[in-house]
Amino acid sequence: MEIDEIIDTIYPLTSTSKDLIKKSILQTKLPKGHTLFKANKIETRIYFIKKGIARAYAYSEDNQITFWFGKEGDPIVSMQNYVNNQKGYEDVELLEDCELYELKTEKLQKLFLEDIQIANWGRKFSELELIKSEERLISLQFNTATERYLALLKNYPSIIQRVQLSHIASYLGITQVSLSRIRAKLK
Amino acid sequence: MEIDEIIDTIYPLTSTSKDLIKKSILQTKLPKGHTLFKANKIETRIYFIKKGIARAYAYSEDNQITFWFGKEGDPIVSMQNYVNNQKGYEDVELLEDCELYELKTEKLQKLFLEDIQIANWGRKFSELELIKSEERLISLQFNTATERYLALLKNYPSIIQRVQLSHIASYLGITQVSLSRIRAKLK
DNA sequence: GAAACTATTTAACAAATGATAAAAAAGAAA
DNA sequence: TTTCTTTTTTATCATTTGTTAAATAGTTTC
Repeated sequence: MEIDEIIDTIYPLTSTSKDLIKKSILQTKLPKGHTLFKANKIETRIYFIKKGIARAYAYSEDNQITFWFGKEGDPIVSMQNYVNNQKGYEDVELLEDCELYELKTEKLQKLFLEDIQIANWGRKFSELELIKSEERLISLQFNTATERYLALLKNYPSIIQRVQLSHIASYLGITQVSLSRIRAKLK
Repeated sequence: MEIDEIIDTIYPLTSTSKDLIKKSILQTKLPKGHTLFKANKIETRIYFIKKGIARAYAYSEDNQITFWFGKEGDPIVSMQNYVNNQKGYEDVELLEDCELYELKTEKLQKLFLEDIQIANWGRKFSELELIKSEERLISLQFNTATERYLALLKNYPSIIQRVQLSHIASYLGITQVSLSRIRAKLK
């Protein structure tokens, strides 16, 4: 997905303001398996996915638990870093070869203070992420594992081809064995 | 909690900008049991809690599931209404007699477009809510019901005096019977 | 204080999920 | 293809949680 579409989908900007953002954006290609963010590190960048797919995970005891997937058009942000300039608790790993748009947080923060349109773009960005987060929260709290699995398939059918089931299981809040049982029952 | 402190804790404003917000704010007192927001309705206001406590809940089949508590200093916002001008899925009910600061969403939206400081205040507001939402999500996905219960007690000890256990149970994602068992084991 | 109502706990059984190990299937590499 | 490695499924048993119903505790009302 092209950067113009990504920016405008969040909040449409005049070309002057959009150019101010775009001037700060670089493009990079990174291979499958690359770790984009490390837990307990200050991250100074955010990304948007042009092509590819990624996951964020953290450790609980010894095992990784995936709590976020990102695909074309999605932002990759460590929120603790972005909002509070604090170390995050998550690793972000690329699950395919990726093309990314890269943006220094510091530059964006500066633009927020200089350009009211960009400030409102940043506001909308967080509002939309907040809606997504609340939806996930409700789905975890209200629905059974089977319902969450079916909803994921419905919202994002191709995830099953692109991401291995162990990651999907932990994203759903269950073990891989349990997901396997759910899938067997649905047949 | 006073409105100046609530506003400044989110993002400190010059008095000029703060006054612009405060000019749009009314104070109301509403009794325990009052329903502030109704599901499937367009809500045109947001609130901040000066005094009291509230919960947001939605229905799953026939039973209410509480997914949010707010206390002194917290905002009361139906996010679907606030962000997308769409009907929300939640009722918000006051659990004590409350004193609230009331603000028309429309007026705030206007200020966002006119005052860059307020736009950044609104940005920060959503960022902070997003951090809270992500923390809850992680706690639901990573921790056991017992751990979530203990964490809630630690973060907010007095909740146990102010809110009945059936609401706390559904907030934790379990039944009241299950919470009762957890409490019995902890003794 | 007694009665009525609401909230919380306890009990018994069913269903779902976790943990561990082993088998089967799928994919990658030689 | 054949071998090796990784991923997914299946099986078994323990633990947790859900469901329903009844008992207890706590509040409110008269």
